[in-house]
Amino acid sequence: MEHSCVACIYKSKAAKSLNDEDQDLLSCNHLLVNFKKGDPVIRQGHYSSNIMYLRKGLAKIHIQGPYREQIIKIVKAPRYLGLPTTFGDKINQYSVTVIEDSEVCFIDMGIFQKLLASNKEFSNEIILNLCWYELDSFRKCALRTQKQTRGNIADVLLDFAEYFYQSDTFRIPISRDEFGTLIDTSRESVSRVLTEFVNDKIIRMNGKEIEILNKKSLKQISEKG
Amino acid sequence: MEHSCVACIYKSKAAKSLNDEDQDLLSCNHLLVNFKKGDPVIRQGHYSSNIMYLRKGLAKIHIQGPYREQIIKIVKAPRYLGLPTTFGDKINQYSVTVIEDSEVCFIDMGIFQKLLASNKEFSNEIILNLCWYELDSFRKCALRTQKQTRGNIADVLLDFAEYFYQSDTFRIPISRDEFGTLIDTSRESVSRVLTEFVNDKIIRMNGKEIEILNKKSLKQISEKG
DNA sequence: TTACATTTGTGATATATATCACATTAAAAA
DNA sequence: TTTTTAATGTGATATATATCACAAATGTAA
Repeated sequence: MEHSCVACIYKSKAAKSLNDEDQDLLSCNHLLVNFKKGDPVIRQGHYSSNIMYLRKGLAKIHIQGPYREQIIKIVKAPRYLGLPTTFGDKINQYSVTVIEDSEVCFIDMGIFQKLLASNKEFSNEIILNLCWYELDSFRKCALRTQKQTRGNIADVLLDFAEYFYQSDTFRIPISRDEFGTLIDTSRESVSRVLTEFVNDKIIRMNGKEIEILNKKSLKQISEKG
Repeated sequence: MEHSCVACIYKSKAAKSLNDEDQDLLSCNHLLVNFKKGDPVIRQGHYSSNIMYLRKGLAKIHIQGPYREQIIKIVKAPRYLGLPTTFGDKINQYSVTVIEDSEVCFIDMGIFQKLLASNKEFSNEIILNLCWYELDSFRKCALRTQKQTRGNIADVLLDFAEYFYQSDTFRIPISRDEFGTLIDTSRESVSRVLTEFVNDKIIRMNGKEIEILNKKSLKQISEKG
């Protein structure tokens, strides 16, 4: 399914910096694909020669650890996927799986590099993105390991409410088990803390449906523990 | 102290891709500074308008967490420092401190961006570096949290021996306390595990001096725990 | 050298949370 | 629908490791 980049409403900031001619080049060399919740976009260990652009939806970045699969982070559109992998090594070093119905553009790697080489603003924007990603990794790494489970769970809930869904009512797009691997804890502990939050009237919960009732408390828990 | 980049033996792969003219431009716009062990190169919260290039030595990247200062990782020359910070935000988002006498080139940010804009190979090399850094973060994040203390300590020792010093005899450049913040454990636990390794004849130890006696065991511990 | 501060080692104890076990519920398949 | 499979909740127990306390050693300044 070919698609005009010039007219795309989900265009990345990097793509906006391209002139119409280069955007047409991009249009002719990319493929827009619809993914259903649970579909893998990038598979660790597989070969890849594309840059992916998550233009709509939500995805998890996960990696095979020594014992279990671990979710590194959850990311939302708009965002490029697979930059580290495709540049450094054609073999994917991690997996990306969509956790909500999503739309992904597959961009030919050769074209992408051509655009990088011929367009300062584009390449500058991509570098900027990579820098943000690394900073984000640093912070996540430091925060997660210093907080205990309650604090980390509060963090994730706040992330969903304020960043991913921008609403105090939302449906958690991952299972308790995945929730656990995201914050390095067991699914049982996630359950226990969530019911604890319900008892403390901090959230209302019905399965995966969450409503945040007391954001102030949640923020306190996020900061203090 | 100005310095010729053309003749520099510590030149980065990115800098090597520049023609002599651009390398001279770099020569005229950078400052080579000697740092003593313990000296800060980048300070979290401070303003910065330079890209740093660690051309010789060893440094720790650390960040202020909610409770304590945490070492994200230890890096060795040759390596650029401060890319994420200086591009994304002029305020440093993390600290870098030299843990051995080191040499650092301070490169003017404007010049650096000019080189990025005018030189495909240079910018490609920098992008490649950023990609590696992020992959490294992903892996560290997954490995550290899934292993327990013995495994993480084995990992760090192996890192020193095989990557940083390339010798089975070396002097740990950080205190037990720092060692703890690097692998998210307490200084006491580091002490305990290290003496355990001595008792098991896996290492010989005299204060910060380490000799690895049984690398095979160490690798087993690294993998299994 | 002595005096003082910092780092390190090690035992005892407390505690957060992993793990196990099983019941319950929800989702998917037949 | 019924049957099967997967996800979730919750109590009991085990355990790795944090924390506390203090001694010993090492480094640093006077």
